[in-house]
Amino acid sequence: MKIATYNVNGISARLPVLLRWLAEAQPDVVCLQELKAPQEKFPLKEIQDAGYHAIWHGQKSWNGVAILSRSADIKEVRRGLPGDEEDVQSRYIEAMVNDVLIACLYLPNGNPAPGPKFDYKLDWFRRFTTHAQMLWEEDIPVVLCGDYNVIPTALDAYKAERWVDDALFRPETVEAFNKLMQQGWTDAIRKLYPYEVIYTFFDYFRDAYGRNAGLRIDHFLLSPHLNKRLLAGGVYHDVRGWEKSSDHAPVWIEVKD
DNA sequence: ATGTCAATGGGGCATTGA
Repeated sequence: MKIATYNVNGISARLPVLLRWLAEAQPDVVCLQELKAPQEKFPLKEIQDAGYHAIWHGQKSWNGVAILSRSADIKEVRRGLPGDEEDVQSRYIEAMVNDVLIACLYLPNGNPAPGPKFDYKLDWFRRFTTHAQMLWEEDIPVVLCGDYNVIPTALDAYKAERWVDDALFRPETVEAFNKLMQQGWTDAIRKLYPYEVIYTFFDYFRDAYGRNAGLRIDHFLLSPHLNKRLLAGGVYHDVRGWEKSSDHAPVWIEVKD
């Protein structure tokens, strides 16, 4: 089973690129973030014509997440991150696809930091970590994937020293990520490529893609049952260079069926 | 502060978020 994650930065603006990439990559499961579309504006017909079932949680203007599946055996488990009834942002959706629990997340960016947005990021991260612990204890195949808005280590950013005051690489953010990892999850891409510079995001500014000035902020965290099935993975780097592309590139893993 | 996208309201372009 090939599982991918892709921050599309607006599914309406990105639809041609998304459909082209789906046809080329043929992933079995896709987690999408930043739909930037209300629930009723999700392009379900086009996604179905491409061969996918879909569940999604939209929101006007911002955020929005979806899970696509070639298999009809997709069952939504929850939408919305538990732990705060007041939180109205669409950043989390979870489904069982065949025997795998797929968690699709769009962790808050948090800039500018410090400030209320950074506080929200850290609080969201705390709630997510609590939920992840619950999933860990279920002792089943789980993948937590999406746009974490976290640079885990200095290897994961072009000129990391420039990012130390940014919400994506501040000590509080890295510490929150490490705390999550201490539950035992495996960072699939880092496991496959322990020392390589791998980026999943390139800013639209100043030709960041052309200069390879990127960040690795889209991640796959695997539970032990799924980790032992991990076969391969990587980044669809070229997609970031397509006309009208997102500022993120799709990332994928292959796990044994 | 800058740079570039996408969505919004309102019908051009400023504002917001990333």
